Amino acid sequence: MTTEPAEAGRDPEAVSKFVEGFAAQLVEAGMQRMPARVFAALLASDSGTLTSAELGESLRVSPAAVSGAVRYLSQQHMVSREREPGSRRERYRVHSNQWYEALTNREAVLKRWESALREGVDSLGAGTPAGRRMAETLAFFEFVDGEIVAMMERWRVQREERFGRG
Amino acid sequence: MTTEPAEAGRDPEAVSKFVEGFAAQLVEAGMQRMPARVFAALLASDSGTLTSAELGESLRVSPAAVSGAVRYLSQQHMVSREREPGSRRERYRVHSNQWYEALTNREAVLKRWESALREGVDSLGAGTPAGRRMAETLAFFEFVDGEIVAMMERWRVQREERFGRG
DNA sequence: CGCTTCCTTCAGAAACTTGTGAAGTTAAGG
DNA sequence: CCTTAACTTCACAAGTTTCTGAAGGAAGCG
Repeated sequence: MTTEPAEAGRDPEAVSKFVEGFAAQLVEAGMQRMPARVFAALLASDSGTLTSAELGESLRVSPAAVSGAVRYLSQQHMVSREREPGSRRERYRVHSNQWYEALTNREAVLKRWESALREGVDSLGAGTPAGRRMAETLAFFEFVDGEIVAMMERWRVQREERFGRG
Repeated sequence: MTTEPAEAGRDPEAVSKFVEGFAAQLVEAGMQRMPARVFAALLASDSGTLTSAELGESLRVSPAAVSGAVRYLSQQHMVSREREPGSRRERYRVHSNQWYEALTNREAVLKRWESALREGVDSLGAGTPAGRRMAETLAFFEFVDGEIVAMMERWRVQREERFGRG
């Protein structure tokens, strides 16, 4: 029995197929390639954690690439980093329920759109046709902001019923 | 009185400042630069329509660039194209209320994610930890699908109260 | 306290994107 | 039916992005 790489006993081909396929979807939705692949690999791991070395090996990329991808993902709160006690190894973890909450936390993006639209309404004039169009768009985004919060609360209830506290 | 370019009487600097600023936000959210600029220009126009030539002139880009950007935007249902009767000119229009509905029609994106996740659950096994994590994520997206539909219905009601039938 | 392992940073090569000019296509109008 | 205006397509040049190898830095372990 050798030192198994945690994810032993699974068909590496099937895993890789999923990883690349899901990553491709994320890329199409606007995510950079390497963060997408790293994230998909974590999502597909049984433990939900992988070390830098494991990621580099299974994705066939340099430690530098892993480092950059992980920095991005943790800024987006899609993964967290933890140091294994008594080791130089770092583990990266996807919290199954937290990652998609991060997805809906595009709030910062919405806020910036809103602020740009507010400036537009002001500088073009609230009474002009263009100003009114922007004001309506702005109102929509403000509406969405609130709805998302409520939606996530409903989801948390439903999730607990169906999946338990995770 | 010359042939005014429809958008006369506005401070072109203020308009341009908004256009570039809003476009920059769209770019940061993942949209390509030129579609973002074209779209912002339409949003900032009083009539909500501009011709290819007007777009090229105000954004200082070639007809080719306008053509490409508009193709993308109409694929995304963010603008519609209409031919001026008895003219070779094409007009591009942003329907103020339809464009952000298109935004929420990222449904196609969600559906592809769901399908990739379903494959993941199947190929890794619904009983494995990774499979369960994917199943939960999948359930979340399915939940979101439904919520978005309901949310847009609530918005339409509220919109009519506040802005009329547009 | 120095060795070693692992991660990070950085400069640069390679690959991909983006926008242009030029040629091509479509359709109005004589 | 020919001319001409307007949009589109295409090949390529310029500009970005992305990943790598190499050098640098932090932290366990003897």
